[in-house]
Amino acid sequence: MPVKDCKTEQLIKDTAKRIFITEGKMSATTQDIADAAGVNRTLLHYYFRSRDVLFNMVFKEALTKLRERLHEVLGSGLPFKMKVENLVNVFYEELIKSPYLETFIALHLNQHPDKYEEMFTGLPGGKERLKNFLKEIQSEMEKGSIAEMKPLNFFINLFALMAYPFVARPIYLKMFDLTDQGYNKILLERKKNIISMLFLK
Amino acid sequence: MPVKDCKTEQLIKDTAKRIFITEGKMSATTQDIADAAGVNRTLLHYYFRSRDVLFNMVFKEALTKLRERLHEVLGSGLPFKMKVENLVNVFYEELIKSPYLETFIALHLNQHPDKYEEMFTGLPGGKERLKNFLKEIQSEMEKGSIAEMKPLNFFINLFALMAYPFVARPIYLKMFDLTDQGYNKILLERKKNIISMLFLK
DNA sequence: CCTTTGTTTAACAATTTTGTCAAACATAAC
DNA sequence: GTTATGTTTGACAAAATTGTTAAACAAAGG
Repeated sequence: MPVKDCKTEQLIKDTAKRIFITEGKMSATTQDIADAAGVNRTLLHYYFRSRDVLFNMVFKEALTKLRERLHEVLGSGLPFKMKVENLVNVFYEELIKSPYLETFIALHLNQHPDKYEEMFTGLPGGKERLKNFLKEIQSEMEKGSIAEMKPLNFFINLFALMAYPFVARPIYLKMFDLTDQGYNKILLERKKNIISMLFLK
Repeated sequence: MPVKDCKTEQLIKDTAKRIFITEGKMSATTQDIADAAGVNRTLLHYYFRSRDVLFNMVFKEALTKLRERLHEVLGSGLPFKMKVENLVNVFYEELIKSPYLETFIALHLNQHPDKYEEMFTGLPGGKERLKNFLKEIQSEMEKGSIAEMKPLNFFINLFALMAYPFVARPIYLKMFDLTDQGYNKILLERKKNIISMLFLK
């Protein structure tokens, strides 16, 4: 008897991931995905039963991975500034692979408000690490290394500065006649920029 | 003979606008829109011929309005900091009505790279005002009122800090157990925060 | 070679979404 | 009231998308 061969299954999943969250084509059809993977569309149903199942699997896996990586950084016990620098590095690594993941999440949470409960409560201690990070932010303000504001605003600023440029790429390419390479260079330069925006030095 | 009565036409367009770019439901069907507007679906075709025409009309109108308002602020001749403050006010006003407009634009530019040429070259003098704004940013850096960086990065930071929190709202609601009202309050507080992030004072 | 198990395919069915049409309807002008 | 013009409706057709099935195929084990 032949051994299970999950090459094709994995190929389909990877392709779906690429189309949905790397290229941002969230309404790609099963045919689009099958074509991109170079397989018969029926295989998609054979391995995943329905488009919906595949879609949610891709969504869930990407979100879970991102959350785990951020969770780890938050719990790393490093000094605050290094922790933030790590956060930027890790988030950047994920954003390069999945620039549309956050948009994806936001739009879906918006349209299925209650559907994705477990994904946010999934990691034990997740909320605690978040709260703890907000406390660290608070105490850094008291130390004077970052500007005074609501800790949540510091948090939002951090993620805004990281995530937005990845999503808005097509706009800036058009607006300033940039090339993809030129924009990538700017994105990388921004890493330092983000830190210096957030810290008073 | 009866006079043309564009009430229904306008109702459909307004409803589509709300669903597409206020609520972010970009793949709403003609039936969804007709239901939300409380009219027969056929009317949508009667007035707009196809879903695609309606979709593009909504998209184009919202983008045109936003661009015109920003264009006006950029050309206002105000001192730099006041200009940026006005930009924040104007952009906020538009974002409150159309929080998903930028996502909408980014995703569509991404998927139809060449389709929306005129929309970006539309306003005469648009590119000039942009370039001029970048020069103003440059000269502010030399004056020392803002931190040193590539002017484009200052520009991206400004829009990141403004736009991202509107799109990411559903994420933060879940993540920090906030209410809509609570989040709105934070968004408003951010206006000042954004300015103080950008300026060295 | 035959069987078993898993893979792949094409043909088909079901569903969803979009688009069309002709007839009913409303109202203002005559 | 009749006519003309624009509006609204339901029934229908067309297209796109998803899902199912049975049969062909491939490879490993007996």
